[in-house]
Amino acid sequence: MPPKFFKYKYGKLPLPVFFPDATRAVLRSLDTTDIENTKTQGILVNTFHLWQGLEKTILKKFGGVREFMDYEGAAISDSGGFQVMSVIKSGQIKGRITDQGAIFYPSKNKKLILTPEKSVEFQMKLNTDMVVVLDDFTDPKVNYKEAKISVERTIDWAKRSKSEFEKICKKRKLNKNCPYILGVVQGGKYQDLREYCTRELVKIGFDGLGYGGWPLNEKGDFDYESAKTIAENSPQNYFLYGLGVGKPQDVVGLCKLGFNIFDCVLPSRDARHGRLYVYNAESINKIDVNKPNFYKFANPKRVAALSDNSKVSTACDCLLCTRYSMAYLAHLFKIRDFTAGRLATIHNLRFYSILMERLRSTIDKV
RNA sequence: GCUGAGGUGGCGGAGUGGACAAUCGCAAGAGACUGUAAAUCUCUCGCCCGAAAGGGCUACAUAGGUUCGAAUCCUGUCCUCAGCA
Repeated sequence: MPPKFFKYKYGKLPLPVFFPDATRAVLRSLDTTDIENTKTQGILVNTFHLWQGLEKTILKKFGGVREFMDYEGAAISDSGGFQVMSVIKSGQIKGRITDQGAIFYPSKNKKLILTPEKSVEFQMKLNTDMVVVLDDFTDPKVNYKEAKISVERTIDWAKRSKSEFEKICKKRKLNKNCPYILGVVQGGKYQDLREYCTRELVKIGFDGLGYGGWPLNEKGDFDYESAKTIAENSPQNYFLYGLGVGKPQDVVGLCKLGFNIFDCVLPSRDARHGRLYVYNAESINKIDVNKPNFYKFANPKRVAALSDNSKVSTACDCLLCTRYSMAYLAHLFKIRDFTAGRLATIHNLRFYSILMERLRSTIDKV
């Protein structure tokens, strides 16, 4: 009954899937060939970052981000809902939220209004396989009353998104070729709000629901309670998407609750920051993701790494691990060559694609 | 040999009588990173005690001196660099 595949433009993918973030139509430090070689199944691109520059020019010529990137994997577009938090609520860019939508002031003379309708419309232009509705991020610090406001707004925006989505699908006569549409559940730590939000979104009707908001509690531990609430109140045939999730153990944890789509910046960002994910196993087929400490970190920025002539991991078949030594990577980091970020990112992405391979074959479902 | 400039923490380089254990950068170490405005950010970085506030000790080539007080002023010594012989 739960979905078995994620259908995309060029085929279908077995679940669960992990999509690293190519926010601006590039997975930082990699080109499309590199992405393919990591056996990554798909990518996530972002509406907020792309819609200003690409809408009128490139997308018209190419017909979609994937065509623009010459990428034939799966692709999900995010709505820009997370930027409502990461950019406005954190004060990095001036902006405000109204019932109409999110208003951004990136510079003095520039004003951007991102409405649920615009977000859907642009995502349809991006021509991705899954469209995510614009949501109003519930700030984790917020009280019940404020959380409720963001939930109501999220539901309202979801309705508007859905009807815009249907309108465009109809207009373009997409029929069965409509992309998936994902609702996003807000409500912070308030379980009754999470449940309410989930149920209301299900009434509207989506192909799946995303675990929205910030998935960590005050202590920094993963909030599985909210994830359970969402999973328990969703129809069986729904995709369950851990938005921005996460650390390998968090992906495993959510997977056990039935979540089957993930995306996260961690593998790529951590790679550039000199943190490599390494399985505690001699070879790929000995990896056991059910063990508590199934992986560790390796740090090519430490001085000791410069004299480490061994491979980063024997449980990995990426370009870095099959060809180069830790010492060489450490050297590339030391001289700040971009190749360091590239090799490290390739490695971490392969770590995640292996993680998904292992999850598909070995997970103990709860 | 003469003349000039200078010797500061792992390195580069500020400071030129008190607010100096000494700005800043690099190197080094630790931490963070979860729907990416992050190849970024934070902290530590003479030694010892302390959770911290703070305290103690040793330091600005070296040996003396002047001064209430010196990395800063004076003298000797050693060394480095530049120019001239």
